[in-house]
Amino acid sequence: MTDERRKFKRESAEARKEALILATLELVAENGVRGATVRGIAERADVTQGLIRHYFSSKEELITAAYEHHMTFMSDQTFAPASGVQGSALARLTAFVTASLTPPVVDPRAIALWASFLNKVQQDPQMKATHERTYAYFRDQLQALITAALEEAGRPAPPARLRQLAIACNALIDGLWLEGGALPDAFAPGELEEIGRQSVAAMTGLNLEQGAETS
Amino acid sequence: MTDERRKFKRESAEARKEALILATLELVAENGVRGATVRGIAERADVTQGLIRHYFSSKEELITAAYEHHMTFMSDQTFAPASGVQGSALARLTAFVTASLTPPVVDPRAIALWASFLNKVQQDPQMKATHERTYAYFRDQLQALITAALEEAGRPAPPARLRQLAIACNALIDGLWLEGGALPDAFAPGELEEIGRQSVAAMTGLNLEQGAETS
DNA sequence: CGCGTAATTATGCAAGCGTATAATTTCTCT
DNA sequence: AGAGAAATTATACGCTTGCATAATTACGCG
Repeated sequence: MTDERRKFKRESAEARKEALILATLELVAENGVRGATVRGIAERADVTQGLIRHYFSSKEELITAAYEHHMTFMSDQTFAPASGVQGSALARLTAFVTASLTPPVVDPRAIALWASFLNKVQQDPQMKATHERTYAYFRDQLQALITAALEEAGRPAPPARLRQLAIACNALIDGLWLEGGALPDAFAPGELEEIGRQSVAAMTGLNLEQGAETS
Repeated sequence: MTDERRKFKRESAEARKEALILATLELVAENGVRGATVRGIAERADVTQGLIRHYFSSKEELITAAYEHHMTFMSDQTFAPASGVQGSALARLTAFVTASLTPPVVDPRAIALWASFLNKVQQDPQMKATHERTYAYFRDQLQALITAALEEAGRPAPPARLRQLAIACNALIDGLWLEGGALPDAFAPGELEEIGRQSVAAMTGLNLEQGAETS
């Protein structure tokens, strides 16, 4: 009954990679990119560190894969609800704002990941490209929704004005997202979304109402 | 002409501490807290690493001091312009919004520092206290300015409404601050402040105009 | 059922980390 | 000018890190 060699079970490459990526995201959120050590990740994923090198040629590659995974998840969670709405452009805009300010998009862990990755995103070209693509997509979608909703209301606006509105609404959503994630207990349930809808309404002159969902 | 012992000049404790803190902030902004190594900081401050231990009992203490220094700087830069305005509450609110969206408050390095420190801020009680104090002060000042400006305009609002307005305006400023710092070339000079003033105006119903400064 | 292959573990290495402490230099004071 | 004290440098230690490679185990396939 002394120290025996560790038992293990074989898993598919996809399952192992995903487990390693999820463990990586946990540790990056907790301790930053440099604090997420290969040994720590292996322990969290319940394997030994050597296995990481078997699936990822370096820690750098694992970090990049984890970032990509996270950004895809965030993007999906943000856009899925609005794309399910069949009604007016206004309803789609409302759903978009609401989804951006509701869990799991609003989440302390998402904020921590955003902050932890920022340095690396600005230095690594591949991560920078992923970031800018996701960000531009978000803002373009928002601007398109605002444009459509204004036209729908019979109040079209010139491109310069639409650009400013999109920047402002984007900033508002980002700021509320940040506050909600950083201080989860500072807001009552639904308060964040309500403030978001009211503020976007005030800035655009549109009337965003809740619960305009259609399946 | 071989390796001689390094020449040096004595400096005052305050000067050395400040130099070490500034070097620390540089490296933290570039590489994160864990990436800011004692050796790297010493090199950046043009001293040897042993000197750091002479002024700070640990790296932890140096990091904390650097964070405190940075937060004080940011707070000063944000509040100084508005406190110099003698005119109406509306003018002070305008100056406050403008200062929050102008360099050196809006700065890529400030964003990087904010992100780099976030993890440690959430774990270290002392840094957490510093952060929450600064943040609460910012939001309280903003809410007070909005309240005063609304009363001044003969349009007082109930506390719940004032709270929502402060949260929304705070989020907008945070978001614009983030975008301006993360994408410095995406905005024309003065554009960020203009969007900020217009959006706060739309949300509050007040008319924020530029250039209402009084010395 | 046993054999081969690939998944997984185990071990080791060189570099960098924060910290501790001894050796030396600079400056002030008389 | 010279001595004492403090600032600064130099060196070393133990630990952790990412990465490499050898040793073993699990499992599909004949």
